[in-house]
Amino acid sequence: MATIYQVSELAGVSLATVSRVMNNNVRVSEATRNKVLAAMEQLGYRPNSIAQSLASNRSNSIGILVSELHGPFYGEMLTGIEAEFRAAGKHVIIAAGHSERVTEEDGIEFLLSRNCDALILHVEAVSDQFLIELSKQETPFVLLNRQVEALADRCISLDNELGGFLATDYLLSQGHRHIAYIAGPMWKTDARDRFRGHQRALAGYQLAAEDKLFYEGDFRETGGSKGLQALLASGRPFSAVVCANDEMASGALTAARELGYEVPADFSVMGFDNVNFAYYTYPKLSTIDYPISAMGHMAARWVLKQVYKQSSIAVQQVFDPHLIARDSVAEATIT
Amino acid sequence: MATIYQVSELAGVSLATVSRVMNNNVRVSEATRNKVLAAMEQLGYRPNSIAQSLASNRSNSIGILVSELHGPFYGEMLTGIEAEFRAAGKHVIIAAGHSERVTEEDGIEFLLSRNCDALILHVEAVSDQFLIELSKQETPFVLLNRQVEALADRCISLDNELGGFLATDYLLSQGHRHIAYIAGPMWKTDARDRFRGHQRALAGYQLAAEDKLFYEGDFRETGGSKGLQALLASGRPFSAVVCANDEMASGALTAARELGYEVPADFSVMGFDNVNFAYYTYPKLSTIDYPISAMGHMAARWVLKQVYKQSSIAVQQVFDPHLIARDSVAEATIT
DNA sequence: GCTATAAATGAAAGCGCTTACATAATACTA
DNA sequence: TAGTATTATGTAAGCGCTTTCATTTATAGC
Repeated sequence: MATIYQVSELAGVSLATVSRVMNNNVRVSEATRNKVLAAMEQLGYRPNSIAQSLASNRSNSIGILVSELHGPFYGEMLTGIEAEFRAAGKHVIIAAGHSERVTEEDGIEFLLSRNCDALILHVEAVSDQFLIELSKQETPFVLLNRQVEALADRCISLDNELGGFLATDYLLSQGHRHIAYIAGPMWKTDARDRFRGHQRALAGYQLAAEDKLFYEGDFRETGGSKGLQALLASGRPFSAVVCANDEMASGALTAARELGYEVPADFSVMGFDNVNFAYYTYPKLSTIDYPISAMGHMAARWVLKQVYKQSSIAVQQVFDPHLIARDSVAEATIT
Repeated sequence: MATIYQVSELAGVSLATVSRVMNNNVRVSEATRNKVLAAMEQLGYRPNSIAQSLASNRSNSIGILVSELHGPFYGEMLTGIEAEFRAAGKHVIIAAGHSERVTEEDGIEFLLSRNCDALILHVEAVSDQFLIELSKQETPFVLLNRQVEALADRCISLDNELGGFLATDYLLSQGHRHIAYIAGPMWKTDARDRFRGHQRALAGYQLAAEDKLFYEGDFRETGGSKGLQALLASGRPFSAVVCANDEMASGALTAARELGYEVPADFSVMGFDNVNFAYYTYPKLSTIDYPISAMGHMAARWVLKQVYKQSSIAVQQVFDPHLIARDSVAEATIT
């Protein structure tokens, strides 16, 4: 592989000049620039990004920590992030945190040791305190899908409370008054926020959430099916069930069918997230759209702006969910 | 950030010694090793991986090019790859090729310029010739899900022909004799291979594929729904349709429902890939399992073995698909 | 105890760039 | 046209490591 030195020799200029035309920031005369370009071309020169990084103290790489690499959710997110950085000539180093504290902390450490210029973190298990400590180190980071008061300026998040509200409010507007709720793990903020939105919507109709119509699931399919069974077993009648995410909603749909119920004739089901398969379920799932791809883009832009000083970029930090009405919700029949 | 130099000073040894304990390959006396370790600990030293790479001419990073980052398929693949490398302390740089020649070539160039030690390529649009040329450059690569004769030792692929055979053979064994086929884009090798398998299975029963029962789709949902409509419109009766992937199968399922048909009562549907949502469709899709996560692992291990010389690792290059029988296929009623 | 050998450590030269800083070339002013 | 301000280019000192080779120190053999 040709080095900058060979290029400089061929072009008959100094190392510095070659470097200058590469970074075309400083003025170089047209004549020499062309000579250098020609030499590069001729040698098939490709800059050594490692050497560039060492010398400039910039790795041009951004570390991404997501919970999982598979699953409908993270894929969308990564797509948004990669597209943005690729266009900017930066690259992305990816690690998975698996929603566990130790793995997440290790992942961050791993990314840090890779000299990333910045980190985009989608962490769930790590404590706020840990993140606050981390913010004191030199590597900047954005938090995706997490709200930490003290780090508000680096958070990009969805208004989960609003989403929760929208879901239940929609059901209420369709005449439902007995609404069951299958929550996510309540140690997760988003699970809690969504439930709060649910409560607020109920309150708007002078209603309150009932313990008997509440089940704490795990954000996974089985959580939804078990949840539905538990709800049904409680003996408390309901005409609709809102699930805190689409996986659980799908589980609920399957369980309903297996138990001989028909959705939405017997009861309605709402999901949350609008992941790709929500469209493949039967009936097609009514849900709340989570603009995760857009949020991924935005996280990348935050980095471009804050770290690479591309000041013209605008950054939006809080995103609003919105309702996607499909086939799993029907009007309540008179109770 | 502390450097190796400060560590060496604190420990009262030379740079070289510190470097040696870091790479703990050369003999260092217990006493000095402990002194150095203590000094590192005390300074919170973390090696600068960029400098290491420059000096050692190893970036410890592997470039991955996939068609998309989202979608059920690639996520699984990436998970397998990441897990393997993370455990080995290597990291992964990811780019998306979007199934287009130019983007794929750009992506490879991008990864190459990042000084990756090796590449894992899941490319579709790039020519065999391009890959053969690429193989002459110094950066080694594996091909995932692609079979190039001249590069056979670097290919990790699924026996698609066998998969195609399995799908149709299963239908035949269930008594179906009029089997329609919705293919992928026939310029893709896997689409062609799957179809060949279909033909071979038919031949086993003295049958042949009929033009009227063939539709070339695009591997996407709409391809499946349009395909089913076209097939139905052809007027040629069939009791089963095999789709070259699950997305199209799902599209076919939806179209069938919308047109008033019931699956599998009116006709059976087979998918291919066994992506996550195949489980969420209604009826649950019978399909062919594509062990993509295992193949991702294997690609990573190929790199570990060939590039990082971890000779103890065993590598499997061709994987066999197998049948997943769920609910979308029923026995043929007497015709 | 003295030499031959092996083991542990140090000195120093890069790896391929960036970037002050110094210098040379050119343009502008009066 | 000398004097100054600009602009273009070159020189060389790192960036933080690895690694070869030389040197020192310990170990063993007789």
